[in-house]
Amino acid sequence: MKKQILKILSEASESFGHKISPSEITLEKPKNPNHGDLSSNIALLLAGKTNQKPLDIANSLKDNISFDKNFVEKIEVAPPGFLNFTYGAGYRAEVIEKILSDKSDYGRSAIGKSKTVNVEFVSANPTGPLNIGHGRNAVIGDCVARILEFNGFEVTREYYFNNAGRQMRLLGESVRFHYLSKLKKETSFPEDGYQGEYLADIAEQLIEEKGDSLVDGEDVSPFKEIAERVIFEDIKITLDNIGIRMDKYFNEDSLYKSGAIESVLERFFEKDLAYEKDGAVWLRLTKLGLEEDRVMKKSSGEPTYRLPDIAYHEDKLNRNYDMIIDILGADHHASFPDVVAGVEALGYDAQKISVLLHQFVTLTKGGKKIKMSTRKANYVTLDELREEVGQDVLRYFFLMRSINSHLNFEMDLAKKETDENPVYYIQYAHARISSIIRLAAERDENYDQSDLSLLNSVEEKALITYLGEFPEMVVKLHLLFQPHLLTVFLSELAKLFSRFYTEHKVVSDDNELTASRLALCLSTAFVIKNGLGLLGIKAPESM
RNA sequence: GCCCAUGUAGCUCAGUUGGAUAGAGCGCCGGUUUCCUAAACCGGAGGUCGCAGGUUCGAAUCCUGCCAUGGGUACCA
Repeated sequence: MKKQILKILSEASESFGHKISPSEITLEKPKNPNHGDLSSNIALLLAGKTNQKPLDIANSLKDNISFDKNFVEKIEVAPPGFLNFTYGAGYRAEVIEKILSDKSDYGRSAIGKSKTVNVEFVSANPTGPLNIGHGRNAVIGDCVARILEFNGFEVTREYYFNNAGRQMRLLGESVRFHYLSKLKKETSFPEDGYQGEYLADIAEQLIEEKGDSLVDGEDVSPFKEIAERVIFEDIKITLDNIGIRMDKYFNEDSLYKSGAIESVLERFFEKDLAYEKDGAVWLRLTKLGLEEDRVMKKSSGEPTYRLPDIAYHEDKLNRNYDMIIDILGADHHASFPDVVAGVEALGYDAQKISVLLHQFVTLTKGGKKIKMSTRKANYVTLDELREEVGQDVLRYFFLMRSINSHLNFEMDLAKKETDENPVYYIQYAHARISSIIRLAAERDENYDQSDLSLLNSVEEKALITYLGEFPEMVVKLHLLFQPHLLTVFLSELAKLFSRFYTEHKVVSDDNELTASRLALCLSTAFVIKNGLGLLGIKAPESM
């Protein structure tokens, strides 16, 4: 419908000597319902080019275009020169018919057909349980993946981790500390070691498995290995509990084993992009347009994150994805330009890589911030949070704000099991529809005859028009990667349905009207369910 | 110092990438139920869109400068 109007407007603009292409014209839903269903600024654009009054141009355009009255009921001109279109009953009937025939596929697009995407998210090293910051990352990543799948892309969900290096060694040493102190041996807590009770539990488990056989060993590996194993199992369970399954876990270590790291280093030397200084190996980023050179390999011989990150992204690029998406917290914002520059220098198209940065999360209770620190013991884990509010609320709350904004997770609101909680408000609308449909099924009436033009009240028109906007929303989501737009869309949809429900009785003695309203209810349920599905949230049949 | 994000109602936040009278939820005040789930609906009060300039028919939105907050600016990841 929108496309048709744009095309006709564009053609009509030619008579003013300036053809305006459909992509230049804005045709959007006006805020004020008195301004119709769609509003265009084309006359204002033409006025700028032709020196004619926008109102005159608008009037002239209005007289020169025509539409099927059943689809565009009326066209109005409003100062300073807007053209306002109002949908007809035929358009609305089409929306409902489309939803009822597409069902769970309503809104699906084929934009990504036969294209592949890799979405990398979470990627926390196995040094401890996932915290709420990882939670936001995880839920955003999964939601982006779902959005892409709904747009036809084939998606790989990938988790990148590092089980070598300083942090893991510290973790092992911290476990060893607990192990030794539980066995009453003399020991001291390592500097910068990891706190947290889970490490004591791991030490306990190690004693059960191996007794005191590790007391005299110099090697920290056994401690590291068990810690990694136990923590990783725990992480996978945590993710599973919030509806997230990874397709691939990529171990940084494999890049060393395959020689990929060495190969990257060699090529940088060949291109004169690497050099040695102070015993370390530097990447000549200044030659790549960045401000400072950075260390790739420390004087100790250990690489910094840059080298494996570049090798890792090269690996992903070599896997021939059409798109590569990294979901990262704001604290990583300084690191990815190095990686992108490095990969580009190796001859790859870095345009394929998009980095979605999200801001931090604060947890508030009774209006007060709960302070958190990963290394210290006083943090709330993702698991604990989920146990308290449930999977659906957790996911919704992590998604309800723009990824560019700090997220304030309000525990008090999240724990409310009433309609004040936006998640329940939306789910309730769905449950209520299910209930209506059950009632209709119980009555032994024949609801086959439906005349959708009977749905002509203010509430019904608004609801149907909104349902018709869902496919556009889905496409927009995959372009903007802003899941919160969908949470806003769904709560508005639930609101429109509730208004309709309050004003109109669905199941009545009038069989034809009942049939039409049931069709509307069913359509609404499909859109809510499909939308919630993209967020990874259930659409219950009763509450 | 420099880089990124943010600053909109008492609180938490939207604002469709420049449009018409700036919105929602919570909180506050008032109203609605013989009826399919009241876990609902309606109305009201509440605003210098951080500040100051600029761009144009038109700015919360774009540009410049300043202020504030968070993050980054490692031979940590």
